[in-house]
Amino acid sequence: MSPPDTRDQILDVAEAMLAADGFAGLSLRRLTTAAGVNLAAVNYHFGGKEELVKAVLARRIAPINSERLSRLEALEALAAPDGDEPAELEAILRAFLEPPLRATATGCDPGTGRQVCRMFGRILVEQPPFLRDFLRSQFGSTARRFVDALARVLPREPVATIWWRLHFVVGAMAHAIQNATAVQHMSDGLCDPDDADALVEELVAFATAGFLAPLSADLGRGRQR
Amino acid sequence: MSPPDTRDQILDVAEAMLAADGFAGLSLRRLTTAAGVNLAAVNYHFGGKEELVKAVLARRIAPINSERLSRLEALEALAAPDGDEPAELEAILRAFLEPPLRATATGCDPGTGRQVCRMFGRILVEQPPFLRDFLRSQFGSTARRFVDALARVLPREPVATIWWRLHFVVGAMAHAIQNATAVQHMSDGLCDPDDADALVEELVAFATAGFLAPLSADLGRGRQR
DNA sequence: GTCTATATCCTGATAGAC
DNA sequence: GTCTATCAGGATATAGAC
Repeated sequence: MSPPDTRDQILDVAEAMLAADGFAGLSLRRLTTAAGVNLAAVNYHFGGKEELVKAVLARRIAPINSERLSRLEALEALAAPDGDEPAELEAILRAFLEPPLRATATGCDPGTGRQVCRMFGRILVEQPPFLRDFLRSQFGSTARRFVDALARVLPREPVATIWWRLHFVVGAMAHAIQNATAVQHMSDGLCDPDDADALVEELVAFATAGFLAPLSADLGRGRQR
Repeated sequence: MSPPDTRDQILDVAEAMLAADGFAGLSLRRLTTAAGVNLAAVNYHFGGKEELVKAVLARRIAPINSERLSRLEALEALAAPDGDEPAELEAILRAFLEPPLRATATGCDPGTGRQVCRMFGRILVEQPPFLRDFLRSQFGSTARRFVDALARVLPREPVATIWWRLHFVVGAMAHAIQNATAVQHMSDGLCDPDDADALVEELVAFATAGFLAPLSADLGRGRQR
């Protein structure tokens, strides 16, 4: 409605700087200078650096998680009791991965979407201590919801294995976003870090197959797949 | 040979602090105080904070990579031309993952090994800009060597896919090490972050299956596996 | 080689005028 | 709400005595 006020201006620039430099590299001086606002404005509007970062994150996490959950609910409403398990597994993982990888739910343009991606990559891997409880409160219930759905499709897997594997997927996603240029460099340009479609497909395929791995207890006794 | 001199003392304490707080959280003041050495000693022995960190990393990376490569060479010497592909794939991934996850090659006790793990988790996910070239020079040739081996076992996969998947595996490994307590918490204690054996097995199984995923080009045209 | 003392800079936060 | 000016503290790095 209103033109970008000081508060939104701070949030936007903070998001860009978090994406580029992470929390440790975010300086309120650089931030306020780049945003064209006064240094004291951050403390006035947010109360401090940590609260500012929480506000930046909360603005993006909420729509991503609600899109994840609405996709998951749509899947579960359609799923036949004897449906194709690998296909449903893939759909669940896609519901989990696509919203953050595309940041489509945030309603921002593609450029901003990539920036939101990189910000989450930084934050997820840095995990500053003061954000631990915040991140758990923001992601915990969604993660639990997806673990339940995955456990339903993979009834033979121990729940601990489901948790580990979802954790692996999150790590793969965060690392792929965060260090995309490293892949590009090491692969001599074969991997294009700006091709979000390719990354989504590669990651969904990898994650789906990973979740279908034989039970660890069966390792060494031959594979059944 | 000689008792731990100032230089080694600094390296040991720096390693512990990097594992706990990452590069941004490493203060030379805290470091030298805890190590019982003078603040100026860091600059005298290493030339600065960044060079100190490189020395800490290089001390551990070299043995890990040489163990990775010697395991890989042993595998390739034994591999039959028509060997069991999934089994060999798993062995290659195990050669890649076990040395850093156990830090066995460093010849240190288990406690130190876990610390080395956590340090690499931090550094791999933080990737401070000044370390980019250093990390590439340390890990690049080993990664290329493993990509070659993986491409031989998976001749139908595009090389770009191999690179993406190895990248996913590194991300999963780093995130699992770094945020192990988060898994433990969210899974209500089902996942034990201190059980290195369990983590290795979970990760190797997941990675092996992920690498065996159908070609992304075949997705949507039904699965062949 | 090791130490003290300090230089130089940057950080987040705040007091108080407007 | 927004500004200036400043505080108090931490950072790395270094000069120079021993």
